[in-house]
Amino acid sequence: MSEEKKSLNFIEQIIEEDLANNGYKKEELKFRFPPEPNGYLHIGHASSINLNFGLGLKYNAPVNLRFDDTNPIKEEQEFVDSIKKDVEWLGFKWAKECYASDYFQQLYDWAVALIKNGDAYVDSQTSEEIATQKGTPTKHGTESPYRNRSVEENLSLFEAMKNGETPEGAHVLRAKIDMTSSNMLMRDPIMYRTLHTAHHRTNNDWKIYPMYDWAHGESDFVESISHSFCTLEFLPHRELYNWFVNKVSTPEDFQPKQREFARRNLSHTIVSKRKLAQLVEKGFVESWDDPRMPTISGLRRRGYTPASIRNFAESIGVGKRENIIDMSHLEFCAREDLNKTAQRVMGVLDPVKLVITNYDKEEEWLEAENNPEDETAGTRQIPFSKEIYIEREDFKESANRKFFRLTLGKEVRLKNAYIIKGEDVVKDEDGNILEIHCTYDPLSKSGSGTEESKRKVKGTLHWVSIKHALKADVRLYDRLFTVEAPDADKEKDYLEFVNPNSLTTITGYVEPSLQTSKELDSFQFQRIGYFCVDKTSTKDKLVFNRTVTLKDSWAKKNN
RNA sequence: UGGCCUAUGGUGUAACUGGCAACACGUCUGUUUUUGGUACAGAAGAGUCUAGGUUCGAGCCCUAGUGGGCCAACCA
Repeated sequence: MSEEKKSLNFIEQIIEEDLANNGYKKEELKFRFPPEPNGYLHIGHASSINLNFGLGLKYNAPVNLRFDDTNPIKEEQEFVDSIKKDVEWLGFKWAKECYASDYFQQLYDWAVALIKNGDAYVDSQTSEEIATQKGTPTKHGTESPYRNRSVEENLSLFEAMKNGETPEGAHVLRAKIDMTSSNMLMRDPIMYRTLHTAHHRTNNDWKIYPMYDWAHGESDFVESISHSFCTLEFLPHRELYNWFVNKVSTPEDFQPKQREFARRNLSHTIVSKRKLAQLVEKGFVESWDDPRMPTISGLRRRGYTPASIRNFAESIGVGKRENIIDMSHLEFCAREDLNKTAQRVMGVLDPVKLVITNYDKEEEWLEAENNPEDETAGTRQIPFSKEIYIEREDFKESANRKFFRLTLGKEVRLKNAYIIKGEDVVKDEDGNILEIHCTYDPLSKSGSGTEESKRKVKGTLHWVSIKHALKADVRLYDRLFTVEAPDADKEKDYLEFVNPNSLTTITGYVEPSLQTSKELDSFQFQRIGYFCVDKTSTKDKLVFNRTVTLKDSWAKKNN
């Protein structure tokens, strides 16, 4: 085995550099994945999860799962639960389950210290006044008239805020930094606001809640996180992050370090919690775990496997530039994994009846391979009889030799069964095909080893015995949006690009072995695609979701 | 009227300063095949946003320009 030299991404390079030249010890490495519990995780988060937990695996370092729960208005326990489920399902283990709310008291104590040092003050203006004074990116801000209140006054006001003695919106605690900074976040950012709202974990203990910037870096500091990775839009926050950490630590303390990477965008969909929530609320999809959603739960229900999502995240890497990853790459990852693991079965989605006129037996059971890619997968028995369904598009009365399927007068193989020959076709008065009549070669049985069975025929069709077949609801999914970047249009709202045909439900016929299939089982319907058993599926009413079609170079060439 | 980030085939990432810019997806050929799948073999496709500069030598460094992105929530 030659040692494959894999190049490092820029995040790994930062860590290697810290290890080699900045005095970091390997044992000091520690990461975290910090979701806000205000929605479901999506494919973009999968990248971040893979990055942080992947780093943990690579450096054998702990990774905390930390909920950034500083805004009680938006956050709920339901989301905490779904996030934990999704991270676990993806196959990762966190070292500690943490909450920013665990540090509310510590944060409060530090805030009091900042006030005492003259680094923070209570502002009693309206949010509009504060916003106006903040200036714009191109214009300096101006100082608040409350900026130089005495320490005593600040302390008593802050105490009153904490005790809920002041109304919401009356006061905020601000850091005293620099209203002329070119970085707007440094223009006396708000550290606390008054909110008389119950929190999903601290209930009514607190009447004031810390803002993101004040809570995040300090949480990293408390947990001794070495590297705090976030997306690029937080880059300007870095200066504030460092300012706050410096205020509560000494130079000897181990300081967490924030670095930023570009969030990943997927073509033909959106990765924004707010917009995904709208799709649910406005009924464009049924739920957060609708198989069309790019949420982890949606992808799971669609049939994506943890490995396929991890491979996807790993293969697209991390970078710092704007990007739109093509959906075909995600689909490739699904096929790649499912090809090795999904059991092959036969199902007919658009049936046409085929009668084998010279077949006299009542029925017979044939052996079928479960997965040619996996020798340990074994075989199963499938029923065959005189009347079967085949795919409507697999028959043409006559066609050129490019058509490898059934035509009149030509032979074709029925997968795992016999070679048949098209003889006749029965139509209604409108010319629609009602039945196809064929004859079969009794000596051509698959696997029998006879000369006849080894005969070369131009095509192989999948089929299902009519009297044994199970009816099933099959949901065919297409891209959720008709354009590559639905939220990139400055004129049009992304909702205008929702694909009206993203879901088609049909009734298909599948082989009886599927009777015992369970939720989340994945199958390859041979020659069609990968399908996953939906959570609504029952023994009496099977429901399958199409994960992705098989690659089809013939169909592609023909359209 | 500012600050910061960014710019490599269609897409996403690589490239120790110096052999004709690599890998994956996608596209196209062909071989095998009881899945027009898989596997295998191969091809096309960028000369690294532009202009200068440093250097014997630059995709990598510097400067300017241009394009894209981010920053004015008591959101994260």
